[in-house]
Amino acid sequence: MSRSYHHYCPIAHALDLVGERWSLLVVRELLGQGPLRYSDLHARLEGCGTNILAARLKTLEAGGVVRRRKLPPPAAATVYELTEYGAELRPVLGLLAHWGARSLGPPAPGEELHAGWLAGTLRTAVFPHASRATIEFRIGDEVASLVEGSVVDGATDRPDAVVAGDAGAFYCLMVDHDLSSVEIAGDTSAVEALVAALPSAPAGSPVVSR
Amino acid sequence: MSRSYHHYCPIAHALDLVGERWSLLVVRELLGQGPLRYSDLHARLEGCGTNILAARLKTLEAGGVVRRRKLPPPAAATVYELTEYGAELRPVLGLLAHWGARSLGPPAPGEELHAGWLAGTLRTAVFPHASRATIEFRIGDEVASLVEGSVVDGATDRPDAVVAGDAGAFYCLMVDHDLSSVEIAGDTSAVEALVAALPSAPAGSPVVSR
DNA sequence: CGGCATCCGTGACGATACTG
DNA sequence: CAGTATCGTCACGGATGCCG
Repeated sequence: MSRSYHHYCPIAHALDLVGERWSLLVVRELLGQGPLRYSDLHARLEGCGTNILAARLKTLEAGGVVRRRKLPPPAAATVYELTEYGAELRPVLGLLAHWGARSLGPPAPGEELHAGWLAGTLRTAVFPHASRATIEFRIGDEVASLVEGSVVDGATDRPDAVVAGDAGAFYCLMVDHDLSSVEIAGDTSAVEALVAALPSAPAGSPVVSR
Repeated sequence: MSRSYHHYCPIAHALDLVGERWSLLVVRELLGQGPLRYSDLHARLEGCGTNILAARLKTLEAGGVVRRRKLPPPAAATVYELTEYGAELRPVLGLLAHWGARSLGPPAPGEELHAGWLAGTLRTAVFPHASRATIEFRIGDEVASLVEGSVVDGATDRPDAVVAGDAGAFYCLMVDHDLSSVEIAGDTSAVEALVAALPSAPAGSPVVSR
């Protein structure tokens, strides 16, 4: 509301909607995890105060990016989810992540890396139904699987391939398409196919700058 | 420097680099206009104080996004330009602009719209050599042309087509691929081809979220 | 307990003025 | 022209309290 750029420009307008601190990380969580309750969201956003999260959610809701929804009585709770418009930030975050990953550096210095990050990454990164293979990922102490184009937590039965390594190796795989730093058991070509379905260089042309 | 998210995540890292207020608008200007001097940059960023611009340029330089360069004696001046890494934000800004444009709304309420915006838009939006046609744009009081895949200021000789309209119509053209709100003289199919070369829906799959 | 609102210290931001 | 200095204000971040 308050601090808009007041430029008639799609980029400035987009930043008016999601350019505040934490906003895009909220979107990241909702993209990766689906609808989340306030507390879960807060728990996943290490370093974000409760008041700021509340403020961001209000701004995002006012901007049509996020929606509040009440779950039916059985487990009555209010959850936050992306609107259709908000969900279309996925390619934007995908490209931004791809860009950022290139200067992210070595595995994990001492930075936060919390539960569910692997599944979240896969959900945001892998385009739905990009691969029909069943691939299990064992990265650090996280386990998630890609089954028939969708992501599930934990291991899976009879995977075509199992990819194991640490977080750094995982990023080498996803960003550089470098299979050599992870260990692959089973059908290596299934992993190659999945990785090949990720854009190595940003393709396609953008649209409007101002 | 100061306020990093301290998450080991490509998105958080990217936002550490370019997530501060004004940063992405600086990149937008440098993408659209090429190397700029401090004053020109400041003039184009309406509402940005000189101190903030200086601070952002320092942060961006430290992050490897922007580079200072001294021009040779004849016109000795220091200019700011994007590094190769910074220039690769183009697809990100392209997608972000595409996303933002969808909720930008009607032409121009009373917001800023300054000199050079048309050429800047074209330079950022149109992928180099996406079109070999020569197309002249007359939008509001701005005139720019697309000549053999590159953008030049002002009119041009013997254009294949001339596109005229206001800013709102221009956005309808670029975002919705709606040719009906602008006036097109000459070879309409050349404009159609150009517009068709812009992604209507975000294509391709993103890469990594966390 | 989940879902915030309030209070408060710190630092980022924004406008203006000023200098090499 | 290219910034630095100063300063008021507001957003951020942490803690805590309140209410269903």
